[in-house]
Amino acid sequence: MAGAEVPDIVIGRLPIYLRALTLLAEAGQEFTSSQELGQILSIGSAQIRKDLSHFGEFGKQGTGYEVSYLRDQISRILHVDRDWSLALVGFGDLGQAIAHYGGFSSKGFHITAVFDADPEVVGQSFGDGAVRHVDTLKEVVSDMRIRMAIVAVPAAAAQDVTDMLIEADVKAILNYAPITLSVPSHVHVQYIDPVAHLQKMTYYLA
Amino acid sequence: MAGAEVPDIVIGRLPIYLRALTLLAEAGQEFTSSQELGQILSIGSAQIRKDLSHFGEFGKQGTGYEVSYLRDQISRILHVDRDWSLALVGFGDLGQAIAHYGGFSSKGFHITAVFDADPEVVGQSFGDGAVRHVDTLKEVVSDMRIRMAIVAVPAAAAQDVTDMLIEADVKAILNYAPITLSVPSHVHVQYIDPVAHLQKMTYYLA
DNA sequence: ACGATATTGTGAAATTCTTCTCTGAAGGGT
DNA sequence: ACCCTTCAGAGAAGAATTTCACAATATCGT
Repeated sequence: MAGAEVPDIVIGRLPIYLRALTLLAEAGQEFTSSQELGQILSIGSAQIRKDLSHFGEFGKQGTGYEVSYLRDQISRILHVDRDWSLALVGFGDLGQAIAHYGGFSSKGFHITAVFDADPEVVGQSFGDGAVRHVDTLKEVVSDMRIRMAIVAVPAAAAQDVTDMLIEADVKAILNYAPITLSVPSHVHVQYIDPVAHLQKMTYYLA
Repeated sequence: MAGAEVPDIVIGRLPIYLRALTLLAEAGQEFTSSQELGQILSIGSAQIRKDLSHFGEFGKQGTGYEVSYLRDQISRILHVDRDWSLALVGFGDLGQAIAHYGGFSSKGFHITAVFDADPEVVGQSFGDGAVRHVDTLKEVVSDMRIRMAIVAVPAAAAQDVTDMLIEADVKAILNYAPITLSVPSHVHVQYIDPVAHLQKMTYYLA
């Protein structure tokens, strides 16, 4: 069944599967089934099988899936079997929290360049290097061939920053600013907006 | 068309519409159209009209929507025309960043109780009050009648914390831990997992 | 060796979600 | 007044996604 274009919504579930498989592997479990995975993730087992079938056959009838094999295969499919460099734009409270967060580098995502517009902030150290002025963004990101970025600037500045990133040939943006970014179709954007999540839930709290 | 159950996916878009309308209102614009909103949000205009039609009729043919009226209506639908109290569990790096973040309270979400398991952390002040021990969670959250919570503890502790929250009658959880929570169907959970977003995007960076 | 049980991969069916298209209404210009 | 343009709402059509159901196959115990 491999070959045709895989729906975006399926790609979105692969990291979740990966998470569960990593958990099982750490617990020392050797085999699992679509049913067990479904239970862990509160998802139907048929959906998991269907999703995986887009990429090939990874299981064995009667036995299920070998945990570490399936984990490695999904890692490969997602291209997370290698490390990625990230640019971080915005070193305010949020940006600092992101830079400080250990969860990225443990999964192979390394923040290798940080930018800010505030002269007070430029020059501060953030681990490896120092915060650079946002005016140098295009040159630095291009030269370092960074293809992913995190936007953590105020909403009013987010589109400008995004335009710079695109000029620097960045292809994927994780945006923390509460605004929909306008990007060409070859650039991918993901949004993180905790307030939107909360507002969605209050609907159900009648 | 109001009456039938509104799809969850539609509810999920309302906060986005609200964001755009607030922006337009702040810019002083009085009227807008589904077409303009669609352009701002990179969404089809038909989808916006269809979504809104689940709740009633808010626009005028030929004229479009009155920005502040539609904003108020969506606020009302989402129940964000009032304030909400939140409990925050976990006061590590992430929890502190969340507690410190101004974006919640400016939208009416107030963190009114904070819990942690670490004796070093318990007792620290976080603005209004002090961090409490997680053992007091059930009692405090029940007494304060808090119905929403943010989970910002390590993955290994997240399910336990969640169970306590549910016992305390919390109905909505915003979970930052990279694990799928098991909850009864009357409890709503939203997930924030930046790594999963990045992993999804690397798929496209072949 | 064989029956009982578990579990995948998949075509088909069912459901959900999005987009199209058209009707009717509102407003502006002449 | 009348025409022209704009635009919401909604039914119908189309597309996408999820779920069902089953044949095929692997393992285990006897």
